[in-house]
Amino acid sequence: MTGMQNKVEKKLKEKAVRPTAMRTLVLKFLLERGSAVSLTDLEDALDTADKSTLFRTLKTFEQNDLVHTIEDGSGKLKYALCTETCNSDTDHHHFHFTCQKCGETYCLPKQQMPKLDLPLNFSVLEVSLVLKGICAECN
Amino acid sequence: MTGMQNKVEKKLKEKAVRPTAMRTLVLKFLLERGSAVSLTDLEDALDTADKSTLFRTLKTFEQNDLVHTIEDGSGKLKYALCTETCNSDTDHHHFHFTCQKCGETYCLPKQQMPKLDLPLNFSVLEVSLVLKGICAECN
DNA sequence: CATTTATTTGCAACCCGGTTGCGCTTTTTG
DNA sequence: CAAAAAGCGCAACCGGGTTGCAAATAAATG
Repeated sequence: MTGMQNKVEKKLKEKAVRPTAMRTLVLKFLLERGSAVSLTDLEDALDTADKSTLFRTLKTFEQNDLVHTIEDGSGKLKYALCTETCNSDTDHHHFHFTCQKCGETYCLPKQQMPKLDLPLNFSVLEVSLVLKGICAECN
Repeated sequence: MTGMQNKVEKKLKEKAVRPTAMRTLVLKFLLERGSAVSLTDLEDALDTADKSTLFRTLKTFEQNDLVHTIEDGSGKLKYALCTETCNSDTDHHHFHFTCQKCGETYCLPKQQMPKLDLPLNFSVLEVSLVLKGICAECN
């Protein structure tokens, strides 16, 4: 019963997600990891759990705004924790960074969406911005 | 031997792609369509052609800067013609718009990339921006 | 408590977009 | 014209994602 455990279970209850053993495990992994994870990442890390269970766990987290999804061009959908500095759950602006060397994907801190030229009568509801380059670790 | 045919074959030769019947067909379709197409779109439209052939045709086009790829979140990779107003082939800024109603994906005209806050020691080599909303047609 | 009911999990199978090996056909080259 | 190269179609495969179903676990009810 570590502090980590408590933090994890508190976070789950906060979002009205029943804290099963599986979910605690997955959320703990997400917290420790700090970057976005794919379903495959989870499968590899938590090899006791079944793929479908992990899949449904992530879906549950997503529905309850614990995580949001990112398409970073890797071909795998990634999931990242929603934090205070990430505005993905509130408005619909998604800013992410993918390192082309290590493959890690990070949420970028909340920031103003720059204005863009758009054809007439196009209306924007959502913005997804992925920066690709080299992260601090790999630089 | 229409004007269209000539235009298509000229475009192919311009990029040093041998103008086979198949490639002419595909390029013609891309030109007429005006928006980005997926492999499945092509399969449906040109049902005489085999999937693998279409796939390899698109790859060839991509390698020779006739088209560029877009991940618009539809789960299918899309291909769009490189034009003068699209800067995807020259620099590495990709601006696209996906209509959430009709599913069409369009290249947005070349424009200045806005400055963004980035963590220390992160360097950006490529930018991919996808706006999602409703297009003029659907509005 | 004991039992009914709902939720969660694991397994297997499936779907679909993308990709490859290979043999046949067509085109290019010498 | 023959040899070599390029293009094409078919079938099969791969991997990420998804679903149906039955067993296990947890919650609710009498």
